[in-house]
Amino acid sequence: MNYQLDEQVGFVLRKATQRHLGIFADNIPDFTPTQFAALAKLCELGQVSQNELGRKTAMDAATIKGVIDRLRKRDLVATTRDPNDQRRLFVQPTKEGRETYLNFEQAAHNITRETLAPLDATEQQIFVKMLGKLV
Amino acid sequence: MNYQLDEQVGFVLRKATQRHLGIFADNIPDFTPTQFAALAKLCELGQVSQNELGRKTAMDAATIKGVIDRLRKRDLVATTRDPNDQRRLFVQPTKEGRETYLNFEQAAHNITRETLAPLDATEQQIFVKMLGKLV
DNA sequence: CAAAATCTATTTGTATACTAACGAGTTTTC
DNA sequence: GAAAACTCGTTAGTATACAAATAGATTTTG
Repeated sequence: MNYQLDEQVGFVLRKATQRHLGIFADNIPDFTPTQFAALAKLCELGQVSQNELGRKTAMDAATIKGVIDRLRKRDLVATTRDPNDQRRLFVQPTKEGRETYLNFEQAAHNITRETLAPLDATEQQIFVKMLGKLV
Repeated sequence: MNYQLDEQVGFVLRKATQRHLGIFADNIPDFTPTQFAALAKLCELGQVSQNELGRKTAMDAATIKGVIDRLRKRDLVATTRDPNDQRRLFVQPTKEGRETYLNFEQAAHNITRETLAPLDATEQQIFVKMLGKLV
């Protein structure tokens, strides 16, 4: 059998994520990765319902709710009811939200670069491609 | 600039982890990955202090404490004071803990296999090797 | 059209994870 | 040998994540 924890994908995946989270926090201390993902996606889309934003950022309904709550508390996003569907809550970035996002866009690129830095250019391409298959 | 969330390593990494967590839950519903990691490492080492176990399983002191608390509540691990160092808390697997671990060892292997299934044998080797570099 | 099914957001509960601060015990250093 | 530095475990606080349950609103179906 010989189960070696340190060789299991899940374990290494978790450690790689931890390292990435550290790099993220160093480059963008103002946001968590999920918060930044939500804001970035929102700036890209302009206006979406809360749940749909969750789907596009890989967060379930309960998670995206908390994230939007925190971003709204900082006036980076605003919410309005969909007049055509009383269930839906539209979310939009505020002017401040858009500005803040743009201020960190370069830093976000650096995070990706730094995370992949241990691999050379060719390896990076292969790795990201393979990782994409595991989703 | 053109920041595409879906192309950032961190985001894909998170989605890959989510998929893996789902596979884990399907195969071993009795444990979370961290709980199983702690139990597995403990069965491998026999006896270690709580904090050292945390280091070997990539959990900080606060996290490993909660994990050990939950495993102890289920009588899968036991703790004793180190007589030579009053600060240290030794942790050992109980008989039941060892048995439970062995019962799931095969399932744990299956989790790794299933997680990597989208890649062929050669790709799997390369991927795990590259992932290891990102830690 | 009415019942069933679906979708929306919310709430509650559990489990990571990290930071920061703490008290108590142990080593190191001068 | 006393002060400084470090280590150990704990606690409190914040932020993901997911499951399950709920309440309303909307769509689909028979």
